[in-house]
Amino acid sequence: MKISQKGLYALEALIFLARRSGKGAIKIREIAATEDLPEKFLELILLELKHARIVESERGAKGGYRLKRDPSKIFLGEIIRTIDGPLAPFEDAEGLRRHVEQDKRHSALFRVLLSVRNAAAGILDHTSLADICDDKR
Amino acid sequence: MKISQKGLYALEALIFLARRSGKGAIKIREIAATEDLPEKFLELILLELKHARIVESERGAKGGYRLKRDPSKIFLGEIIRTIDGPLAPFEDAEGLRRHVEQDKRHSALFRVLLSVRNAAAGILDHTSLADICDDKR
DNA sequence: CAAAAGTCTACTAAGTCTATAGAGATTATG
DNA sequence: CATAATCTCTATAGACTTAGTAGACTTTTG
Repeated sequence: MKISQKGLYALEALIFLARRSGKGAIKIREIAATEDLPEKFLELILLELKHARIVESERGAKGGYRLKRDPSKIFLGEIIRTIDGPLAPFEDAEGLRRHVEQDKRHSALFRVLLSVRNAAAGILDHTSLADICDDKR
Repeated sequence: MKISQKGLYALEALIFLARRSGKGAIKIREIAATEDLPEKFLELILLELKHARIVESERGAKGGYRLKRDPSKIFLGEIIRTIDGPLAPFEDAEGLRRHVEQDKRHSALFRVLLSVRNAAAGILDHTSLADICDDKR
């Protein structure tokens, strides 16, 4: 499980949208300028997030992006999986489970890796955008 | 935190050495053949592990590798850090702490990433080769 | 000395990451 | 309807990383 620069951009952009949630669609350009993200790169990211049904958009003049759901219903795990793939430190949860069952010699190793994955997923799948966008910790 | 193929090879080779620990030096060729790892690649890996003082070697005919410490004193976190770098999902623990302190807008995000890192490190730095080499769970 | 084994540097092919470019589709507005 | 603004989508490129190979060199054994 590795969060790329692209994944961080996605998180930052979504936090921005979460803080403005309920205030209509926001232009890519405005997100990019405010959060200081590369605009064309951010386009790709938002498009992926749209295909994953995390955000929605309006086209044309006056267009822009907004969250598709309430910030309390969008979890970090979902975002990171969309941009960077599985949360497991090696392969994915299914792959790890298969190794635990089939690889006699390394079963215990893959059990540990699976427990690391579960610990990460346990945190990231229970932390929502709402949890991290009001910064009064 | 991502475990590469190289990192997995390292773990497999060390588990092999842990199971033979106390039985003298083992040749790279034997490790590679038994664990089915690419031999020349394994050479590089063992060399790195040697520089990290996880294994030690004897040169010349009758040479080979062995663990430098008891398997119960070698932790997975140390191995993974040696081959694949920090356990954090983004940057490293220091970088995350710095962001928590300095990046006002994303402080809460980096706190979460730090807690993921701590969860992973908590498991990997407390699981030793001894814990996973006797496969009776 | 010859054989066997670790040491070390260099190299390469393929893939991934971080963008950028530009044409196309859609919408608001005058 | 014309234009500008904005999202949509495909293609591409440069830098970097990953996985692995090659080969010369050093050390030890017999």
